[in-house]
Amino acid sequence: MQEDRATQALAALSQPTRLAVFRLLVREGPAGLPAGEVARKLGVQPATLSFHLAQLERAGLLVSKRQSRQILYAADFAAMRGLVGFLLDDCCHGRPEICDGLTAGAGKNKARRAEETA
Amino acid sequence: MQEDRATQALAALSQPTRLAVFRLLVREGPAGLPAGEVARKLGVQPATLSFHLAQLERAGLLVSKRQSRQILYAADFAAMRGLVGFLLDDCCHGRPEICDGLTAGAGKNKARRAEETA
DNA sequence: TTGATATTTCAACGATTATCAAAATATGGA
DNA sequence: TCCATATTTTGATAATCGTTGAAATATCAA
Repeated sequence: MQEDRATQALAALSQPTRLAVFRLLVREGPAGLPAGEVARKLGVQPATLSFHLAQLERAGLLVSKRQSRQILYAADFAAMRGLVGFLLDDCCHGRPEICDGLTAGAGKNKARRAEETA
Repeated sequence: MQEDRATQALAALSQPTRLAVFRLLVREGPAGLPAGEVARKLGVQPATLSFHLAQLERAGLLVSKRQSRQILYAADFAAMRGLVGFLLDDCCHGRPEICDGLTAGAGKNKARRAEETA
């Protein structure tokens, strides 16, 4: 991940609707959701959502795949990994105790959710 | 971390100069740097940098402390932790194998970079 | 083909943003 | 006090952004 790629990704995420879209698709997993369902779930007009989906895809955070009449959008987890890594690169000049736990919150509800569905 | 706080933080990071400032201060660690030195290191005019530092601080990503004539700015690592956690919250509905590696080894990115280019 | 569904593109508007020069504020030292 | 240093604030300008309705494109089914 290079600086301008990271800036693009962050700019894409720095808007409430797009942030909600991305987090929804992160939660949804690699299968993704059709654009229309994202619009319905978030209460956004199709034209507006299309604009935001395009921005997120252009920023490399989403991938899309047409399936019949619908277009499925899914989060690009590799890109997410790259972005987080870029932000924390060379964190604290090799003093890991300062950064430890920086990412401990990721998927913090995994355990609870696993219990619920068990 | 709530949605509008996260949006603010991402908006603050979504600008090349501010992203460079933040990453510089992440590398620098909790001691931080005086505004003037940040400006010199990044080749940004003091007035412009002051504007960006204020935005980053208002977004909760930096903390500042006056020390004699200088004002020291440092990354707020707790905020960073919160932001990353928010982005990855409920990642993949409890299927951790999808998100695995998303956050592993912050600050030890030489290995990850090797993976990326592989 | 015709019609219905799903999504995108277009055009236009108001709002926000980054940048710089110049002036203002705050601190420390002579 | 007066002066130099460090940083911020102000005012102005040009560029970008988010939203919407309307029109366009793509797909499927009858």
